[in-house]
Amino acid sequence: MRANPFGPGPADAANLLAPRHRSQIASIAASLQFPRGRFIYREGSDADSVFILANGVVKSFRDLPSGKRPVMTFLFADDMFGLAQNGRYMNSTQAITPVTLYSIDAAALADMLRRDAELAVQILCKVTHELRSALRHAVLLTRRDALGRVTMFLSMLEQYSQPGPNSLIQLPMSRSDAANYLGLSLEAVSRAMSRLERSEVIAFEGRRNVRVVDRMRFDKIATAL
Amino acid sequence: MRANPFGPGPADAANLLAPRHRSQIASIAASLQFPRGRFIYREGSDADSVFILANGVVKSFRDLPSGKRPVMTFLFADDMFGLAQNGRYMNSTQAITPVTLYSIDAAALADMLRRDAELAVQILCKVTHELRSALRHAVLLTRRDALGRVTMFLSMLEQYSQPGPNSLIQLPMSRSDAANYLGLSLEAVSRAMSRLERSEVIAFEGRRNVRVVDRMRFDKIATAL
DNA sequence: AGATAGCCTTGATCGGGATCAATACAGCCC
DNA sequence: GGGCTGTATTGATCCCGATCAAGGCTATCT
Repeated sequence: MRANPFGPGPADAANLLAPRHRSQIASIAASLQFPRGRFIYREGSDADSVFILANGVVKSFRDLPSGKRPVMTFLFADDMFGLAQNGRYMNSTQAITPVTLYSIDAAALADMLRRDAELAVQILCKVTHELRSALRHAVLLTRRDALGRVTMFLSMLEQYSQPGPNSLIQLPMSRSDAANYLGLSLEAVSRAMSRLERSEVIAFEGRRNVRVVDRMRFDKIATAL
Repeated sequence: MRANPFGPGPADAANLLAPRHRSQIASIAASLQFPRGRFIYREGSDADSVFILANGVVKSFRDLPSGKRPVMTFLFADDMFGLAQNGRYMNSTQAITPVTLYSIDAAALADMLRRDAELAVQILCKVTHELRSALRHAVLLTRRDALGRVTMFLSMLEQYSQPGPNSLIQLPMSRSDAANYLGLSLEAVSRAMSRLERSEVIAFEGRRNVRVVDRMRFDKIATAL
């Protein structure tokens, strides 16, 4: 194993469990299905489970008194979630596509971790992975221009699509969810995407699929910070 | 121990090591002193150490091509830092007051974690603590108004001051650092603070110390989101 | 197919923060 | 104390994104 705390890093490998740990966790996990739109848990409720996403996409968000719903993160296959504070979930999570996930009893997991250091280190890597993702999000939010934020966002989503030079980028979430993640109004998101399309940097294939047409300019905008 | 992954939550207790673990880590750690302004490590360099801050304040930030320096987080006593990706540090860290910290060899720590599950769980709690802090930061950044962001920031800093109803809030960082953390220009930060002072919500005692004068309105602004 | 509801796009206006610029203040060294 | 440097405040202008307000598109259900 690598010497480095905590875990590798390339967005993917960091996040996988060894087969042994996978089956170990499976022994205390239940596999569940959720339809699109269904809540997985709500902010403030008892945090008695931790989840690992098998497939589909989940959004994690907070409900503010003002009615705003900032999206903290989007979760993809193999992501772990269910972060608690004082035994309560810190945010709500909702399926934005049909999802399959493993529900793991929190107490049982805690026991298991205390007995199996290797497993604890694996989970440590997963949490570190989430932390990196949160930091990237913070960097994205320092950008002031809608165009830049949206392009960075697309670039991030591209990593979750099939690899390939100009493969299809899928946008599983609504414009409104994207806006709440990006700290923009949904109109601003829509406009930014329109501009990217009109200037022939990207091309839409339906509203939820994008292809990068001009990789040069795309990267330039995405990394111009 | 509590059943809940990963660790308690009240911003403080979550973050402390048991005495046994403390001395265990001390056995592979070196205590170092840094003067104000000194870099602890730089983004991109080999990540061969992990750090725990004994006292003082550290900022963690990225250096962007544009010259911007978004501050990812401020680190206080007992915080752990030195997050790596592919064996390189993801960001730079710099002392903003004189600091004492423990430098822990990454490889040795990794070994130790793999042999001691209890310790691994403790470290897991620490990383989870960092994750919560990053999420709070993201929530803060969704606010659009400078006044609200600055007030939330002050409220957050208050938790690191001596407890007490209206104790002194210390601002160890420059306006510019605060601005880079808040995603605002330093002028906007300055103006927001001036407004808070003029409207008698807070009172300055020097430029780096604030006292909350009108708790009601202060909390109202801080949580009005 | 037609109807309906939800999502998305486009347009017009307004305001708050970025930016440029100048001045004030604090800490520090001699 | 007197200069000097970096930091902080205050002022004026401009621009971009939020907001308000209509339409347009798509998907789903009957």
